[in-house]
Amino acid sequence: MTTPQPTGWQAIQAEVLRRVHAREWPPGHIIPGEVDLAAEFGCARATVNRALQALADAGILERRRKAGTRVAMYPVGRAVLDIPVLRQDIEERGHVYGYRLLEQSIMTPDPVCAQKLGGNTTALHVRAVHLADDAPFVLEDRWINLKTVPHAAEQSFDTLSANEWLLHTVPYTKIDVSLSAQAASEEGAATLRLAPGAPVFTVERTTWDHDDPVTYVTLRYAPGFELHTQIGG
Amino acid sequence: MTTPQPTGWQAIQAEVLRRVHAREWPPGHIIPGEVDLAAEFGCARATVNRALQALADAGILERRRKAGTRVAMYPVGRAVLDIPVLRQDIEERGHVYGYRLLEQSIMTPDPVCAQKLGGNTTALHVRAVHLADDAPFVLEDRWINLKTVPHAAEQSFDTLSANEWLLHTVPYTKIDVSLSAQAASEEGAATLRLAPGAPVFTVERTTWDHDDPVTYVTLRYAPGFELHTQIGG
DNA sequence: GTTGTTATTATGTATAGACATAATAATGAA
DNA sequence: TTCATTATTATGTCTATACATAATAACAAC
Repeated sequence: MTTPQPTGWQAIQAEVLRRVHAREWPPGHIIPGEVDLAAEFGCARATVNRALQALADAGILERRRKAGTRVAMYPVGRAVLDIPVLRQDIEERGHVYGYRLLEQSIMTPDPVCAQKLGGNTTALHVRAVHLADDAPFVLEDRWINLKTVPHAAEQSFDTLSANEWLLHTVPYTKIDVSLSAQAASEEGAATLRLAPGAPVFTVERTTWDHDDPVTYVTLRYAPGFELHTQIGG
Repeated sequence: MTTPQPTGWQAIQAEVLRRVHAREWPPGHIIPGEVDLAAEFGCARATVNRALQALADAGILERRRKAGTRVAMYPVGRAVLDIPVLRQDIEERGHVYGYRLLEQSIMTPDPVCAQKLGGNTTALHVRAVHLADDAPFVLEDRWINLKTVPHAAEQSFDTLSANEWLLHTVPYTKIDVSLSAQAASEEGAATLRLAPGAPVFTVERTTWDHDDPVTYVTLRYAPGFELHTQIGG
């Protein structure tokens, strides 16, 4: 046996998953109730509940009170996309992490950023490169809301990245993430060492602490970058 | 009260989350054991367990037997990326869905695809466009492994997209997803109505049924496309 | 000091039983 | 027929208790 057989609620989860995958319970099918399954598997209802709950969290099943549990119509998937700290990300890829601050200044953000930061405010603008084995990996362009994080103004980000400083200093409750493909600007192209107009994988994040915008950051990845993830498995 | 106060285990989750966000329990901090928390909150240990478990699933907490529960060093985030069926995606954006088959033929895949499909095999090659309000939205380039899905050869994908047919017909257990920014090829540019070399948001997926490769698909999105998601909130 | 063995302990999981809740189905009144 | 009311029912959740398990800590032997 290469992988140990799961036991307990995970065994139930595996069996239910098998029936779904084997189309014994096709998409849209209403599966037996918890009591029936508990009887079949010879366990308590709570154990079945745990298993089905987990599958519902994963988007495989849809559960509604009274209506019962059904196999999701489009059991497509819910990819869990881990967004690690850049340093960690680079080191996990087996490279030496490097960091270089390009610019740090207090200024009035342009209208687009101002809107992301929630109206008129002064902001700290930080631009930096994250290096993998001395090659530019990510270009970070960040605005920090000084109304929400006033003490960021006294901080210098020449050795410690704003990324990590914020993470360990400023509370947040919500992050909006947006992924896109964009054409490299003149300036960005130079920093990332590629041709202007070249495709750049871009991640934009807006971070909030409840209703207060904390920071708005654009990460531009070096060419060849791919974000991998998995559904199921 | 705009949002109803959570009760039960969700209330506990909320309170723990508050302490984490408020830095009462900073990253790396070991929080009290389940028995202590249960005593503090006046509930059963199982209820605390449910709450902490959920937070551990979300990547906020790290739990290890005997060692206890600690706040994650990098409470970064785990974005849940829903990958819907294209039709559904387009309709949810408020557009009229359209579909046009470009090509369907049985052929030997090129080396790259052959590798993704697990060695030498014949494959069904399907190319199609998915339209939003008659404008090209996604270019689908798909290879279906005929060794795993032989009856795909008799299927015609001129009205029903391979996407939906596969989803409702062929079982799968695992999907590898890769997101990247790529330059538009001559041909792809023409179909998506953009300049060659323009940045194209690209999603590559390989689908498996256990160890059998089912299909390998490349989705090229029209310019301006953004994939949104949220952490926390 | 190092290694191997044995508590100790916090989480992991299972149990039966109970009540809550939401949504459907059945029933009755207008 | 149509609408409002009231069962009914499957899931949601909590409780208390018990045992399993993994990892640390304490201790013993070498």
